Amino acid sequence: MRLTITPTLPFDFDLSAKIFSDGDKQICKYANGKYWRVIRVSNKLMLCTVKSIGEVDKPKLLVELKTNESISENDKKTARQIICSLFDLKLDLNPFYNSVKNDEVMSKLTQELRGLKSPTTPSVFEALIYSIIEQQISLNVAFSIEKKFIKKFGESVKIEDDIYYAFPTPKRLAFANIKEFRACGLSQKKAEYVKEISKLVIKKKLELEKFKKYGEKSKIIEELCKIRGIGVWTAELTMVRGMHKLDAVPADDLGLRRCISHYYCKDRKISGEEAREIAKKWGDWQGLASFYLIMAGRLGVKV
DNA sequence: AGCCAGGCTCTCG
DNA sequence: CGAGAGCATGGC
Repeated sequence: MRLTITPTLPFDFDLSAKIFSDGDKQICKYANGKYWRVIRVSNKLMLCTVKSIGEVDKPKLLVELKTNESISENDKKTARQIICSLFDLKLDLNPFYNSVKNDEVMSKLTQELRGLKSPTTPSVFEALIYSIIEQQISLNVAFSIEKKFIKKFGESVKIEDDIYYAFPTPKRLAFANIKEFRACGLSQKKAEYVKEISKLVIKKKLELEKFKKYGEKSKIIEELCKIRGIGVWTAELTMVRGMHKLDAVPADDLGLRRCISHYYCKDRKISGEEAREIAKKWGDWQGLASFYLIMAGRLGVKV
């Protein structure tokens, strides 16, 4: 099953998918111009492969869906929406580019990284669980734990002799044993947080998708921070990663602070508060601007 | 070897 | 209350 999608221009698929370059091939990866992962469409697992058949100012994507089940017209429509959301394809970057014109650094970065959109997880839940796992520990450690975690709890699907894993459902995690989490390398505390949050989700005491519709970001942070295991850092990261909140800034984030410091403060170590102060000038685009900084840092873009 | 790493909670004083 | 210990594991 194939479909094509025409994103809002400009859009650079290669640049936007690059963040998945060092992903696991059984979970989510970008290599040789192809991005793939399992998505869940009305409870059917599908391997979804995306590649570009256009260019930055005339973007077009070719999507392939492979599944062992039948695909209805409605499934096709849902899959299209999920993929649009995954790469924020309908976002128009021009208002962002216009608004940072007076910021010499950011203006340079938007030229260098023209067409970069910030990828999003298919569900807020997924973004939240990732963020909890990543608390405090180095990214290398976090990735290794996440890999074990997904392969242990995620449902698998066999497509053409290869096995792929979907992100675990709240249900599976809510009924998991703390010991199972520990076996993946989660700390006792994080295991409890993940289990408790998953329980809240299946009991509908926590409706994460609803936060997407909230306009006020401070309200979202406040609500999320009431839950054990979630602090401001985790809430903000979840917002940019899982809710398309392009104005939220995980300013306390060590990696982001390093990037801000590199591009704006000559590598002098800065606090979360200082980072927040600098981020203010990106207005409603703080989250996207932060993503540009992170990617610029990774790609070694010079200003 | 030992210390730190994209935080957060819990426990002391 | 505010400060400080403790946590998981991989890398330096």
